[in-house]
Parts: sequence; structure tokens; C-alpha cells
Amino acid sequence: MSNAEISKLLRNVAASYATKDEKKYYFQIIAYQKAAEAIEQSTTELKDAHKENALEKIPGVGPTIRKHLEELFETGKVKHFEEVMQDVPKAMFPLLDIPSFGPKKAFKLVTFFDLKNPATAMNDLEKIAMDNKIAQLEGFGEKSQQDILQAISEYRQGTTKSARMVYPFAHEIAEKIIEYMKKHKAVKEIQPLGSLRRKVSTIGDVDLAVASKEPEKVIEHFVSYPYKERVIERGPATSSILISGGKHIDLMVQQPERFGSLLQHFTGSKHHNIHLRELALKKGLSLSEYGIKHKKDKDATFKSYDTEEKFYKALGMEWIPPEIREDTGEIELAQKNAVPKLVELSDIRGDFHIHSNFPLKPSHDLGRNTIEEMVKKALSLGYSTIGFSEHNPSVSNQSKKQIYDHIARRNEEIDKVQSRHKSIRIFKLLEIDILVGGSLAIDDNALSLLDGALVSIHSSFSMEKKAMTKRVLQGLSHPKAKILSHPTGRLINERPGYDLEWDSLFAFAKEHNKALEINSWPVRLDLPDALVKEAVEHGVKLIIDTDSHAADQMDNMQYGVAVARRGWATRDAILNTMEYNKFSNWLKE
DNA sequence: GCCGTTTTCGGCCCGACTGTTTTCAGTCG
Repeated sequence: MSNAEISKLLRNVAASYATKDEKKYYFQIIAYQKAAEAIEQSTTELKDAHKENALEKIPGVGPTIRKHLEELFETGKVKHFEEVMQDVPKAMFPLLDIPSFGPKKAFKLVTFFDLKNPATAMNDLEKIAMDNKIAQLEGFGEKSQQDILQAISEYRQGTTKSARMVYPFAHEIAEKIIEYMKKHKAVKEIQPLGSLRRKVSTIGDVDLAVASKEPEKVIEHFVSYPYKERVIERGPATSSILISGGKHIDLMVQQPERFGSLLQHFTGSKHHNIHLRELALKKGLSLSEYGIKHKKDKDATFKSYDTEEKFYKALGMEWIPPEIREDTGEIELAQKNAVPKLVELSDIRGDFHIHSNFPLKPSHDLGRNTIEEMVKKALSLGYSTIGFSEHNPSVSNQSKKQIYDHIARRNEEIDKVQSRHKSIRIFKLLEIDILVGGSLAIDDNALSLLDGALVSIHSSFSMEKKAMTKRVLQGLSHPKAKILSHPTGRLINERPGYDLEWDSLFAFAKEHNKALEINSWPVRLDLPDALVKEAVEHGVKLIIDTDSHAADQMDNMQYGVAVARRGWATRDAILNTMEYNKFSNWLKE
């Protein structure tokens, strides 16, 4: 059973409790929901955690749920769950996937209309709504009947899912609007909110916050944005516009003196804020977007905060970078003033995944710019090192000699460019395919021409987990292979990536001094942040590269740095913060 | 059912929004 399936099962248990006696089971419901969420977000497969007796490491899984899960893995079912769900109509469960459907609504509809078949429940309900029968039901009306039809239709189109953009794309949209908004003098400060500010890899809507004493002028300026399609909503302090591509931009304006609390609240994450409120409650305080007030004092006014630093300080902790506000331990550290200093873009000294247009007949795509053009771009970014890592020459229709000569000629070109640019040190690398059997695509003779190699999977993605792990480890075991490039192989919104036994890979990388890449390519962002965090915890070295195929793409480094920060990486964990000598020594280790 | 810098017992996040309601229930972020 997959994590997603287990998570859904626990949600169904929670929903079943909710239909019975919500008051009585209130805290069980919350507990099951929490466990379901934690399992959904877990990077380790639960069945593996079960084998390793590590189920209780998952937050929200205590002794009782752990026992239930063990029963699930051993017998395929859980007696207690079956009892809880026994007299709950099965047809309500699929309806819970529809946005705006909770247990109460689903139960009421399924019971009243006596829907029996889970497989057809959604279609059945749609027909009932179209027959105008729902509006008659107590607690429902004409409008809610229409809303149900719309929710079902939108769910089918999967709009909520496919509408998520990759972070770099959302970031670019936001930057343009922020630049435009800053032109108005009523805008004192403007910041992204929500997942955009936390730099999550995929973003739904672009949310922005403005500090201003003149909200109406700010809103007026916002709705006049030249690239808008239409204005969706325009209130005194909030507004929403649609831009081309169907993307929503939401803006909220707040007085400067309470901007800090607003920013904090709408940056989230939800779990981070819940944890903060729980802590505050123990001190008799209540938190919201308006600030902090005393719980007991009903008439107490909110104390507002102009900066987040002051808000966090009032709660007895240091400021926390938005990227790690996910309630994965950051609050506990902030209380001890021990939040790690995360790597920054300005720490980066070089980029080592660069494709030039040098014609070495590669197995995959060539870059668009010359070696020298890429070097000049690196210099403009203030880098002191750069590594060229075109794809290996194609092996299917070229002899070993031809392959060797291609690489040798590329190296000569690098030497020429190096002689013209003394302030940067250039490494001779390649990105080499790991073949199905685990061997590298080119032979040792050709590899001897290189300072080191990035290795990666570009074929046969659907291998079984164990075999894929063996393949990758074998590829990495060659002395020249130092970096595993885009380690999961995922393309966001396109394909999930292959399966690997991550603990084995982390242990191998740590022992043999290999690095995992954080690839900054917008649809890759690979390693993903959650795995970066695990790698960092295992003491594995990482390297942030852009995989640039053109000079301007080297600006994508910021996106890889964002992923690294979300994975709690400090400067020490990132190899390309090193100066030339140290990096050169690491390559030879 | 979970969990621990006021707790191994006694707590458990906050507010907005929507639609159906004359004071609230359900859902969401």
C-alpha cells in the first residue's frame, strides 16, 4: 500500500468518526487527520518504515495508530477501522476528494439519496443535482446545488492540480508586478506571501502584501496593471486580478504598523502557524493576522507588529527564514536562537553543470552559447570557478577514438579560453549517462581526459527500485564520477521520476565522497527540498548547478539556492561555495 | 489519539467565507 492510499484510509476513518458523533470523537478526528497529512508528506515509504520498525518516527503516529498500521501491513486490513467504518455508507468516501465536500455534506447527501455504489457516487450525485433535487433538501438551496455541480465539474477537469506553476515561473510573474507596484509612491513595502514567499517548488496563486497608509490608491494602481486580463474583485484593502494564462494575482494592503503580523500570518505555512498558536496559547496568548492579544481578556485589543522580527521576538524566539517555516523543527530551534544559517546566493562561487555549444556530437542536447560566452557570463556573476559538463559524445554511431578526439578538442578550446581569462578557473567535466547495467557511457581512456564527471540517468526510467539503486550506485562508484546529476529524474507536472533507495544512496555518497546535485532547472528543482533535508541530515555533500544550455540560464542559480534553503542546507553543505583549490582537491579525493 | 521548556494528565489554532440561516454549520487556508 502506498503512502497516498494509507493517508486516504486514515482520512476516511476520521470522516467516519465525524459522521457518528463529532463532539465525542473530536480529538480522535484531529489525530487521524494529522497522521494522514504527515504520511502524505513523508518522503519514506511507510511500508519501508514498518520493516525498519520506524513507524513512530513519523510525527502524529503514536502507539495506537502505529499498531493499526502494523496490522494493516501484516494482514492487509485493520479490524478497528472496519468497525468504525462499518455503518458508514461507502459511497461518501469518493465524494470527499471534491473541494468544498467535507464529511458532513457527503454523509448527508449519500444518506438522503441512498447512494450505494462508491464507483458511481459522483455521477449519481451530479444527476441528482441536475434533476434539481438537492435544492429541496434542508440545509441546501439553489445556490449550493449549483456549487456542487461546479465543484464536481472542476474536480473532473483537475483544474486545481494542473493549475500549479513551478516556482521560478511564479517568481518571474511576481517580480514583474512587484516592480510595477513599486513605482507608486503610496507603496511603502511589498512582499510575496504564502508558498511563493516560502519558495515552494510549485505555486497556486500569486499572493502579494503591500504596506501603505493609502490602501485605496494602492488598489487603484494595482487594478490598472497593464498586463491584466480582467479585475476579479476590488475591495477597499484587497483586490484580485487575472493575468494572461489564467493566473490569479491577489493583493492585500495593510497599514505599515501592522505589516509584520500580516506578513507572518499569510506566509504560513499552515502547520508552522498552528504550532506557533499552540505555543502562544500556553502563555495565555492568542495569535492572528492582526497581531497578538491576551486570550482571557475578551475586550483586549491586538498588539500589532510592523516587522516579523518583532512578532517572533514577542513569542520568545528569533526570526525564522520563510523557506523553512514548515513545522519540521524550526520553531524549537528558534526558541533556542539556534536556527541554522542557510546558504545564500551570494555564497555561490561557481557553476559546474554547464552545456556549451562545442560540437562534440553529444548523446543529448547541446548548448547554445560558446565556451567563452558562458565564461563571460560566469565572470559577470562574480564566480571564481566554472565547470563545463556537456553530455558525453554519442556512443551509438561513433568509435572510441572519435569520442576521445571530441573530448580532447573540447579541452583544447577550454585551454584557449582559460588563457584569455585568468581570473576564473575552468574545470573540464562532462555529464555522462549511466547505462542500464550501471556502467558509464564512455570508456576509461576517454574519462582520463576529465577533471571529474557528473553522472545521470537519461534512459530506462521505469526500472524497479532495487535495480535502479544498484545502477546508480555502480555508476557513481567510478573514481571520476563525483556528482549525481538531477538525482530523482523528475520533471514537475510531467513525470514523477524514478524510484531509489535513498538511505542506501545517502550512505554511499557519504562514505565515498560523492555529491548529489540540486539542479536549478525550473521544471526539475531536483533534488527536491524534502530529500535535500534528509541528505543534509545524513551529512551528504550537495552542489547547486543550473544545467544551463544558454548563458542567461545561469541566472537560474537562485532557484536551486531556494531549494537548498528549503532543505536546511548551510553554506558548509554546498560544494560550490568553495574556492578553486578546495573544490579541485575534492574532485581528486 | 497524540504529546511534553508550565503537563505522563489534561490539554488540543484562528478567523474568514459562504449559504442557509434568524444565530449557525460546514469548509477552507
